[in-house]
Amino acid sequence: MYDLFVLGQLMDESMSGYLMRQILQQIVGRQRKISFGMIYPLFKRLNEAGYITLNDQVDVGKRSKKVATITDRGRIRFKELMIQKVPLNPNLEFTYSVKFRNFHQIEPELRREILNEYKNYLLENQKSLSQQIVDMKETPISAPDLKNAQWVISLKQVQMKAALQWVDSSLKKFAE
Amino acid sequence: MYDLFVLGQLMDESMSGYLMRQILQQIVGRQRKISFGMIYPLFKRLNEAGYITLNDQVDVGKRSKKVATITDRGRIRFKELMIQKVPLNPNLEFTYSVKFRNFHQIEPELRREILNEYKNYLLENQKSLSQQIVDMKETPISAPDLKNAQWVISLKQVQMKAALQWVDSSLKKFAE
DNA sequence: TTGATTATATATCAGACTGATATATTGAAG
DNA sequence: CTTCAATATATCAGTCTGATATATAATCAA
Repeated sequence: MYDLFVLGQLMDESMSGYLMRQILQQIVGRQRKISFGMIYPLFKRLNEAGYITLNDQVDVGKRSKKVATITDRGRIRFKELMIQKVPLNPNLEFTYSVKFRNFHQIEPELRREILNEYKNYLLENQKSLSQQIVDMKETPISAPDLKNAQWVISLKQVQMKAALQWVDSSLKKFAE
Repeated sequence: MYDLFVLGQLMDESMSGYLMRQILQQIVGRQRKISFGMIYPLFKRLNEAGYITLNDQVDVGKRSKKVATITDRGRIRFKELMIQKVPLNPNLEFTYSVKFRNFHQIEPELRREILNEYKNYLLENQKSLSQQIVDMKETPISAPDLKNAQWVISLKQVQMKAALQWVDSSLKKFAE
């Protein structure tokens, strides 16, 4: 899940798992606790796959640390993950935001593609939310239940709309 | 994670794990695959806690199924979870939406409390996003990197704003 | 100077969720 | 009468979450 984030972060700067966790935690905010039990096994996996190297760095007067550095294969992997379509999974929003964060690493053409892909996802979601309301009216549920369900959907709808406006204004800027 | 959803769903109607999964899948949409490997252990847990009973139901000409029915203790648990403050975890948004869906089961006073709690969460997030931008300007990162990071934050900001408007208009309706 | 606290750094664990697959029964379509 | 879809449950590997444990070094107060 955090593969692309970690590789993107290492593109310009090597760092320890401790610092990687700290930066990631700052980005995701209070809602998710970024855990060492995730970072270190992830580093291990990326290392075994040949995407990063792990080197013991001993600074005088400091405890030693394992510094992760991206390899050439890792840079290719980063590009692959940037090109790859974002899979429909619970981390989709996070994955898009990581891609956006790394826009300065890729060509303008690819940027527009990613933005359009995100736009399509939002449009599909809008369609699916409208459909949900239609479906609910057909299935027999009680009136207050139905009202609440529609109301909850309307929250998602306004958020989708806000995101769409953001994408459209971003696409305009990128066209300039 | 899905405890409140399941109990809320059983408040008016008993059902099998198969149907529960189907309804939940429809609600969460394409982004998350609701798994049997989650539903059945969850039913087992709720059963062992005394919140639901599981009864074999054999309809003629159909294969038998285990139907979950909420108990009195389960109804108390449902109320407890509705009153309980929503914890800061990755499922926060989902938990609020489940609470909203079950508004017809609770008193108007509690509805307003939940909406205000959600509003506070959104306001705190807005503050934290503004702070992130300030912090970024202080730490030395490259210009394009900074620009992208700010741009990503602006997406979250417009979505927070849309949600806040939704909450405020909802609070007005509930005050009528 | 010593003692306590905080920051850096890594490891490990139980519990839970995801996505997938396996298996069995019944109904419907052709 | 056979294939396909729908209903129904079980199980599994891999991964993430939240928490705790451990160790070293720096800082700051008494």
